[in-house]
Amino acid sequence: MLTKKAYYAFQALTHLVEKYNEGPVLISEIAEERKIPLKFLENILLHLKNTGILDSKKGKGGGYFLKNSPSEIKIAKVFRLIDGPIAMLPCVSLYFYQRCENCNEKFCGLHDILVEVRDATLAIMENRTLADLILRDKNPVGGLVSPEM
Amino acid sequence: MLTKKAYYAFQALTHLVEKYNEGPVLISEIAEERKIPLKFLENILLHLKNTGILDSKKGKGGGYFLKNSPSEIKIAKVFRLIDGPIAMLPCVSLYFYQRCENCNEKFCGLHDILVEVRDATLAIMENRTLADLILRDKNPVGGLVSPEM
DNA sequence: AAAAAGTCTACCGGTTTGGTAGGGTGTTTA
DNA sequence: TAAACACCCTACCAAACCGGTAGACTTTTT
Repeated sequence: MLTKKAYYAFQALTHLVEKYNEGPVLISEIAEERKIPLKFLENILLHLKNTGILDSKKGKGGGYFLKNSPSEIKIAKVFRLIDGPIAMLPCVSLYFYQRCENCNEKFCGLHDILVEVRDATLAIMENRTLADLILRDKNPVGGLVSPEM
Repeated sequence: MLTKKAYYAFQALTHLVEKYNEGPVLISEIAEERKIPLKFLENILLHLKNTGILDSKKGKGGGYFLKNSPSEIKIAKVFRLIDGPIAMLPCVSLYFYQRCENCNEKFCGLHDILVEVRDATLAIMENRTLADLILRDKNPVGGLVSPEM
């Protein structure tokens, strides 16, 4: 499960994507609109800044904003920055790999299954970006093609 | 990430699958061979018994054993019994669903992505069973078909 | 200089995790 | 029938993590 920290991070990023190119956004605005505890959000945004996702401006007219285009930041990256490994065991992780002491990966059935899970998860998370977080109508009244038919 | 409890559970189950139809297996045997703290393992096996995966026999010649055939127990089930939800957010979970307060699922991009992740994960975990945990040779010297070619 | 707004350090209570201790209970066998 | 065997049950515990708070500090703008 995602931690609340990661959940809040994604909410805040969603907000910043919606306001992309509208200049810096106040922490307090995000906190209020997304119902995130202010001081907790401060930590999160600062962390996202220190890891290169966000940038900020102090003083009047300041706030936080995305450093790069939303479509350049993969969901997987954000996830790893906040919550760490995506894989379900260290011996299956690409970015946080650690050998497991008690089992031989070559003959561990669990290892196999969790590698599959990891790959299936990454196939999605590495191909979605912050741009995919924002509102799109999921049930358009008319279809895309031949809406009258 | 899996908790240690779940990891140990899968190790113990793997052991019991290997000894399936050889009668009850001692907790102490599993603990020793799989290097799992004995008293911790007791808890885990008892839990797996109480939830219907395992059965046990007391007294001399006793021990734990699988209640049903290994191929009848899905990996997803064991996972849920020990670690709970497979989904990454409560609002995306099938077995542990909870509405999220701050966002409208219909217009939440994160929700969409995590539903995809859930489905991809379940496609694997619901189609693998305890039988898939045991040793198979992953790199046979000869192929399955026309090994000489 | 004052106000605005992010930055930094520190702390803290509650829950979960990963165990440990020790006696209780049911079964088998000598 | 009693000893040995092996699981069962309750309770406890330390460390880590999670979610959040407090408050002073720095930088920027007006």
